Amino acid sequence: MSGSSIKRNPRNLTREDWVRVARETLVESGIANVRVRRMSTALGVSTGAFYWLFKNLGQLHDELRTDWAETNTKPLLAAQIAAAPDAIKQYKEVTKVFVLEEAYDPNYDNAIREWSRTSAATAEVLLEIDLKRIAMYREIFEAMDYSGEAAEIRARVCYYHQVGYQAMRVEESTESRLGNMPFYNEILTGISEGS
Amino acid sequence: MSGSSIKRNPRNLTREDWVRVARETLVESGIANVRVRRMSTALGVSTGAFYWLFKNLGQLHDELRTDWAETNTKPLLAAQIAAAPDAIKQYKEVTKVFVLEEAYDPNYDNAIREWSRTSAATAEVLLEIDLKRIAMYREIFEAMDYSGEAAEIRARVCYYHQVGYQAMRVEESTESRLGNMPFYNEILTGISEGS
DNA sequence: AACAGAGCATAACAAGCGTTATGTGCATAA
DNA sequence: TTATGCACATAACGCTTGTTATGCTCTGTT
Repeated sequence: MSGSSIKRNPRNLTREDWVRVARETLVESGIANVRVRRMSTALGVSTGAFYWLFKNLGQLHDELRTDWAETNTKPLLAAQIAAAPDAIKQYKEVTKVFVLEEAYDPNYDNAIREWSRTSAATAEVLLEIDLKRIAMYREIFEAMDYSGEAAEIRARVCYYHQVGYQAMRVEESTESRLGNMPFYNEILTGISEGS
Repeated sequence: MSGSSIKRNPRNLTREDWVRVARETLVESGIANVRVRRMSTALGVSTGAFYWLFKNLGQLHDELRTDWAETNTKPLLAAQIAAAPDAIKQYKEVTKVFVLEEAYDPNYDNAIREWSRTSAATAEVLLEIDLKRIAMYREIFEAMDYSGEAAEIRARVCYYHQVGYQAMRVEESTESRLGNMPFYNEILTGISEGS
């Protein structure tokens, strides 16, 4: 009969719930705004709930980095493998993953890259992933019969170009990007569409 | 005879002194770490000294944005004009300004781009400068006899590539970059060195 | 029915933030 | 010599931060 009111239904939040909210905030506002109280409010609980699952904020940061490393590169590598052994098709499919922004989130990348400036641990994870993606492009260009050195250069130009594009947050429709793809492809691959 | 000690030599700090320190902190640690107390300590004064010159922190932010807009694009446009009317030379000289990192500071750009995510005023200034630089590249490619549309695409590829490169903070010597320039140039301009 | 523990809520801590009000040393002008 | 004002210093305000200690409620087990 106390009936006074405070809702006491335990939410049974998981670590993944917190990582999800942390990721959303990271992508929207940067790591400086990934705060215990803000996430607690977003989840409708108190800060005590956070410390029930995490030792401290740094532990959540660790899991956030791991989440990015595990989720935001997989779709690229998957496209590469799925389109093998046709190198040109590989290039196009990987680019599509970048452009469509469905399985891959460019702003997740941007936020991690920004975070890496003030976090050595993040910088380490980012470097590893960057090298992995460049290696992916290099394999593709080598399969196009570019020599090792030429393939490496083209791989870097491609990846730098992609990183720059998404860092700039260009406002452009998916249709426009897909329509322009052949022109960009011709420059970046050195192979014209018609051939 | 009091001789007790507190140094009371007025430093006569200028607004430029504060902007300089703010810039250094911005480039190294991001806008979130551009703080009144930290800058005061760095300059060896108290927070009161800051508010003697600035109405508030936002006013320093304004002058910081203006400083970037005025200083970090000028050397690029200057190189374009100085090398006219030889378009290929223009391209090379502008690229050199990007590569040598003397008059132009890529990390100043990076910090502004990062800041623009949480500051509409900064995003506005950044967009204007980005468009100005892309227009610069477009002029150069049009002078290479590329059609309007082709010049626009190449301008964007070039600029996105540069933004991506500097966003990644690649560890590479200036010699190495200059040595690789011909290979990058061939891809980005579509014109081979030997010709 | 009684108890234990999971899953939180509450409240407080020190530290750091931007900002303001007020005090003070020093050079200059009268 | 006295007085004015520039260029700060000092100290405090209210606020937010990560973190901890403690209290509470509900669920499941015995």
